[in-house]
Amino acid sequence: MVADMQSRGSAHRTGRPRSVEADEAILAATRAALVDLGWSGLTLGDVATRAGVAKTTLYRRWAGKNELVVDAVAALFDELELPDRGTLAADIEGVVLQFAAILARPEAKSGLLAVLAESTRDDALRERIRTSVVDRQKRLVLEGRARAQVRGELPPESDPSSADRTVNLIFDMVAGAVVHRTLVSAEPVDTPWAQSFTRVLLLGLAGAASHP
Amino acid sequence: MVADMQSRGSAHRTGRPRSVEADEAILAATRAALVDLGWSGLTLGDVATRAGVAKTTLYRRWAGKNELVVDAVAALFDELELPDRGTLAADIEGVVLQFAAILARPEAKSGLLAVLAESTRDDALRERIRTSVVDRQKRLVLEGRARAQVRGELPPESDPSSADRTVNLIFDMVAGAVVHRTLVSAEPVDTPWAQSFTRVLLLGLAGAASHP
Amino acid sequence: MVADMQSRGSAHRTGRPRSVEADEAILAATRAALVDLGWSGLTLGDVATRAGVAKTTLYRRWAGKNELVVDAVAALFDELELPDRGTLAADIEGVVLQFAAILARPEAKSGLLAVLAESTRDDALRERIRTSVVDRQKRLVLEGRARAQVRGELPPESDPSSADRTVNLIFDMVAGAVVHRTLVSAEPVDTPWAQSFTRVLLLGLAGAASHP
Amino acid sequence: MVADMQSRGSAHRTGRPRSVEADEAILAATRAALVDLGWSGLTLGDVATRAGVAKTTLYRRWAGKNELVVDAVAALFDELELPDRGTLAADIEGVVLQFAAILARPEAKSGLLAVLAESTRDDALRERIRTSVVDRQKRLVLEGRARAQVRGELPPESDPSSADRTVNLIFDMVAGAVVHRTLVSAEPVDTPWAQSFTRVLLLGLAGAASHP
DNA sequence: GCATAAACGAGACGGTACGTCAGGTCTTGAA
DNA sequence: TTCAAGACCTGACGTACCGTCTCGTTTATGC
Repeated sequence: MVADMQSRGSAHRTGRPRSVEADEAILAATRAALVDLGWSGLTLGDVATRAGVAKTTLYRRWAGKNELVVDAVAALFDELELPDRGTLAADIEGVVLQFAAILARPEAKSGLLAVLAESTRDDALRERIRTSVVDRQKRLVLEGRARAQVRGELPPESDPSSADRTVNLIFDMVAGAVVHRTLVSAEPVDTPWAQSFTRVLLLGLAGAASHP
Repeated sequence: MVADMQSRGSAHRTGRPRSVEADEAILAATRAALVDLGWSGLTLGDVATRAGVAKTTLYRRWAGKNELVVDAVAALFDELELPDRGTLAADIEGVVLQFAAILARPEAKSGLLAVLAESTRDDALRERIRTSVVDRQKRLVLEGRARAQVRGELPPESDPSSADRTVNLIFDMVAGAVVHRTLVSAEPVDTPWAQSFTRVLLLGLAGAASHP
Repeated sequence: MVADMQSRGSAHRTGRPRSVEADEAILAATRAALVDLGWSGLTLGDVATRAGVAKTTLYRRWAGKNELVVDAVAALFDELELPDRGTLAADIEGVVLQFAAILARPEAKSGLLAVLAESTRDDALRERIRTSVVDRQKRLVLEGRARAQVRGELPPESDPSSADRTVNLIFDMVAGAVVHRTLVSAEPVDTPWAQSFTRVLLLGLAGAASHP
Repeated sequence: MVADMQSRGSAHRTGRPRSVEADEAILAATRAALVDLGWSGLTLGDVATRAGVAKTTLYRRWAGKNELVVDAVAALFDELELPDRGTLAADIEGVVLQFAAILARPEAKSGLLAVLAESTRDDALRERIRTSVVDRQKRLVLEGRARAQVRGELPPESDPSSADRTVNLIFDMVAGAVVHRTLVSAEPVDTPWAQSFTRVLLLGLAGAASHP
C-alpha cells in the first residue's frame, strides 16, 4: 500500500535503509492534520513536523499531497469487513453502518472527496484510489453474495457477465447512497435508515431477478 | 445566485454601477479554467485574466475560490428538468441520464467534488451548495412523485413525515448511484444502466410500500 | 544605482507604485545582515524580515543576492571623495585613508570580495560592479591628476593613450595595495603606511616620467 | 597541507587505512568543479561524485567547502618560484607574470576571492590561507631581496624592523596590483604592463631609500 | 453640467506554502 | 577502521498564489 516510489520489487543492497517507523508516523500525522485542518489546510510541511520527520523524507516516499492522503485514508478502510449476522439483509445493514461510520470520521470526509476530485484529472491517482480504497469495498459485495448463495438466499449465478454488471450496480447503489447521505445530504446513517435502504434494495433486486 | 456580497436589499444611489457583463464573463472563465486546469490548477488570477477583468473585481463579488466555483458549477444544473415521458419509470430514466450528462462534463467533475470536500468543514459553503445545487435536484424528485400521483402510478401520501423520509431516501439513492458510478467507478451512465437502475429502484420502492 | 529591473527610463502609468521606502530599508537591512552574518550567512529571507518587507518585494527589485549586495555595498562608496589637502601627496594619502576606512568596515569586507568572486563567472555582475563601485573610485584618480596639473605638480599629458594606461596603472596600484593590505594581509592602513606607500608611488611615477 | 583532521600526531594502529589516491582525486575534482561551476556552483556532493568517492570520505578529511577549496587552490601556487633572470627588475617581472598566470586560471579566480571573502569572518580560515597561499608568495619577496643583495643591487638591510615593513609594503604593492588588475579590472597582465609596473616600483623604492 | 462616489485595470504589497537542493550527519554491509 | 551508498534533518532557495492595498481612470447618477 505504501512503498510506492522505489523499493518496490526488490531491495537495494547498499546505503542506509529507510526508516520503517517513519512511514506509519507520517500517515498518522496526515490523518491528524486532516482532522485538525481539513484537506485544504493540510500542508506537507506541517505533516512532516507532526511526524517528527523532515520534509524531504516525506517527498522521498510520496509524490505529493494527493498520494499521501490516499494512503492515509485508505488505512481507515482496513477495518472494514463483512460481518456474519445470519441473513443477507442483516449483513448488508451491518456493512452499511460500518462504511458510514468510517465516512463520518473527519479525516475521511475531508480527504476522500478531495482526492476523488483530483482523480478526475489524474489517471494514476484514480488507479491508486481504486486499488487501495474502492476495490476493497467492492470485495465485500462479492463476499456477501457468495455467503448468501451458500445460505440459499440467492441462486448461483448463471451468466457471469450479467452477474458482474449486477455486482457493479449493487456496489454503486450501496456505496453511492451511503456517500451521498453522509457527505452531500449531511445526514446521519443510522440503523433505521440502513434498514429502510436495505429493504428497498433487496426487494428491488429480488423483483428485478424474478421478472427479467 | 450571484450577487451575494453587497447588492442585497436594495440599490445604492450613486457611483459607477457594477458591470453586468463581468459576472457572466467571470463564471464562464471559471468553467473554462476548470476544464483546462481542474480545481487544483485553477487560480483566481488566471480566471480574472481569462475574463478580461481585474482580480479586485472578482473579489468584490465572491469571497473566494469555493464560492466562485459553486456559482459557476451551479449554472450547469439550470438545464436540469423533469421530462414528461409518460411513465414514472421513463421520467426517472430521463432525469438520471440528464443528471449523468451534466456530471460527466469536466467542469462539473473537477469542481463539484472539490467544493463538496471543502464544504465538510465550512457550513456556509455547504448551505450555499445545498441551495444552489442540491435542492434543485431534489425538487425533481418531488415533482416526479407529484406527477406520478396525478397519473395514478403512486398513491397520495398519508403520513407527511414518512413521505419526507422516503423522498430523502430516494434522492440519496438516485443521486448517490449516479454520482458514484460517474465519479468513483468512472463508468458511463448509459441507457441500459439507467434502465436497470430504475427497475431495481421502482420495484424496491413498490415492494417496500406494499409490505410495510 | 538601484532601480534596475523595470522602472528605469520611464514610469509606467498604471498599478500601484513601488514603495520608495522599501528600497532603502532593504539596502540598510542588507548592510546590517552583512555585519552580523557575513556574506555566506546572509539570506534573502532574513534581509526581508529585517527590512520589514516580504521576500517577493525583494525579488521584484533585485535578481538575487549578488545584485543586492553590490547595491548595498556601493552605497558605502558614496562618501568617497577627493579631499583638497594642498599637495598631490597629501591628496593621495587622504584618499588612501578614506578608501581603507570604507574597506575596513565589516559590511564592505564581507560583501565586496564575495561579489567580486562571483563576478569572475558573471559578466553582467562584473559590469554592475564596475559601474557602481570601481569607476567611482577610478574617477578620483582622474580628478587628482587634473588637480595636480592645475597646481603645476604634473605636466599636462601629451599622448592620451599613454596617459590612459598610466591612469589604469596608478589605479590598480593604489586600489590593489590598499585592498591587499586590508583584506589579505589583514593589517591596518594607517597614516604611516599611507605616507610610505604614497612616497614610493609618487617617486616611482616621477622617475618613470623622467627617464622614458 | 592536507591531512589535517585526524592523522595528526602519529599513525593509527588498526582498521582499514585511508586511501591515498583519494586525497589527490578529491583536490583534482575540486579544481575541475571550480572550472566548470565556479565557487557558488560547487557542491561537495558533486566533488565527491567526480572523485569517485563517498561524501563521508570527503568530510573525514576536510571540515567543509572552504578548507577544501583552500587546499585545492593552494596546490596551484606550488609551481610559483623565483626565476633567476640576472637582474632584480627582470626577476620581479618574471614573478609578476607567473603570479598573474596562476591568478588568471579559472579555478584560481573563482576560488581564491571567495575563500578570502569567507576568511574575513573566520580566523582559522585566514590562518590557513596565510600558511598555504600568502606566505608562499611573500617568501619570493624575501628571496628576491636576498638575491639582489648578493648581486649588489641592494644594500644589506640595517634596521630589521624597518626592513620588515618594507618587505610587507612591497608585497602588498606587488600582489595587490596584480590581483587588482587581474580580478577587478579584468585586464591582462602582459609583459608591457609588468615592465611598466616594475619600473615604477623599483624607481619608487630606490627614491624612497635615497631620501629617507 | 458638473461634482460625487463607486467600480474599474493594473500591479505592488505582506504572507504562506510549495517542491528542490545542499550541507553535514548517520547507519548500513562490504572490504 | 575505512569505504560507497544512500537515508536522514536542517534550513535556504526562488516561485506561485493568496487576498489586500493603492494608484489613476472611467462611468453613472444627483444636485
